[in-house]
Amino acid sequence: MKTRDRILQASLALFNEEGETNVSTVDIANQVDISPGNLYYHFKGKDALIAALYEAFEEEMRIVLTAPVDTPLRAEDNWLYFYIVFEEIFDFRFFYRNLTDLLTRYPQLNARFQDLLERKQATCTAMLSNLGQHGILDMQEYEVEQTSTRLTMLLTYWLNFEAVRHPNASGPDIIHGGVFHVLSHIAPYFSGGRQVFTDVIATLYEDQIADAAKRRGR
Amino acid sequence: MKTRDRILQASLALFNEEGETNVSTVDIANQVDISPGNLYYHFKGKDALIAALYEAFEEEMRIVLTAPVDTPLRAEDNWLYFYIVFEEIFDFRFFYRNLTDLLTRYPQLNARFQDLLERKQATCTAMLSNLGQHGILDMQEYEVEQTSTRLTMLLTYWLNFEAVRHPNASGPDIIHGGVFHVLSHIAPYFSGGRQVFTDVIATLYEDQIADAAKRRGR
DNA sequence: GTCTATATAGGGATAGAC
DNA sequence: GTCTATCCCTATATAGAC
Repeated sequence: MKTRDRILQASLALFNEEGETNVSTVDIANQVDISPGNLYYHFKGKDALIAALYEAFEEEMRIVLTAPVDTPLRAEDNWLYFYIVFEEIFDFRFFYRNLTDLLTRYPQLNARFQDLLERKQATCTAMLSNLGQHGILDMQEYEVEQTSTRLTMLLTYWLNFEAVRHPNASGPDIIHGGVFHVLSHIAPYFSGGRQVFTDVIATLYEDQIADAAKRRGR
Repeated sequence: MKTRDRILQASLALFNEEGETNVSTVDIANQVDISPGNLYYHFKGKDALIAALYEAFEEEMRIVLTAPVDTPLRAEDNWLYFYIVFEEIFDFRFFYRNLTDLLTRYPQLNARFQDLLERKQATCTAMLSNLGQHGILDMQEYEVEQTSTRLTMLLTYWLNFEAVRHPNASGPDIIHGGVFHVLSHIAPYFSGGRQVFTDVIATLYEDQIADAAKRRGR
């Protein structure tokens, strides 16, 4: 692998693990087993490094978020879709770990991150509206709007919240909990009543059990 | 005012404004118009300063959070109560601004902050249960539990979320939005249907208009 | 209690040889 | 592309005079 890519990979891992502020350029160089000087040959500084990582993150999120706005998902795929979004965020979770500070220290990211939040919310709105049109949910338009805002917040801060409450929880468990709360949040709006919520949750648990088995099998 | 208190006051203001990591001991000393050495006479270091501020915060929160668990509020007071909690958090918002990092840098706070989160959630649970017993809400026990978790998250991260989305919004506006979303979140569970939610919101707006008038009057 | 002066450490960043 | 050596700056923290 090219040095540049090894730097990116190592920084991402370290940032996610320790938090961006707690990782120095020397730490990264050590991890990649190159000299600090060499690191500065590939990236003009920490700013450039962060910027490159953000490019990668934004690109992936853009693709993920656009899909269901253009072509609505099948109803049963909506829940699985939230796993994908959470996993994407998890892979770049250092951006979210200290979001406010990070955005003040790298102000170029500010506008772009705000745009990303809006995309997230637009995607939630599109999904809920679509589920409403198919008679799966019973929501007024203003309820869709308000709920989307809160779902966006859940997507943005759930990992942080769980990191504080359960510092030793595993990534997959936290993500599963996030999806669970997305569903639990919109449960009262299911046209079919509580049974629908229970059924969907049961399916999710089956999926997770299958996933866990697959992981053990590896 | 005693120097020690002026230091505490100035640090809190600076931390809230700029973020704890972006404020040095020299900045604080300048603000209080004393020498850095003098600051270290009153506080052994930044840790001691943070610890003292946390004491003050925890004490106030403890009082606020205990009240409605011991003696249930009148139904109509529940919504105003959330203003109080949000305002308390707002006054010490630097703790929440980069919570994850702050807790890793000051690990003594970890256990205590987790405890605080549990108290918050217990208070939410007590309120929702109480409203259920009075027939105002129609919630199953497991719904109370799940909703409390999300309300706790809303209380914890709403200020951050809004700081990212609307960097120039005023404190009172953000707090008002937070209370609005608390209500909007439990709206589908109102026994009296949507009209109740609309009525409560209308009352909140009246209160806010009165508040704004009061502020202008000062 | 308060000041001035200073020690110490760490992180970001560059110069120049190889 | 990569390394070594080094500089600069900032922040925390201490020593000792007043």
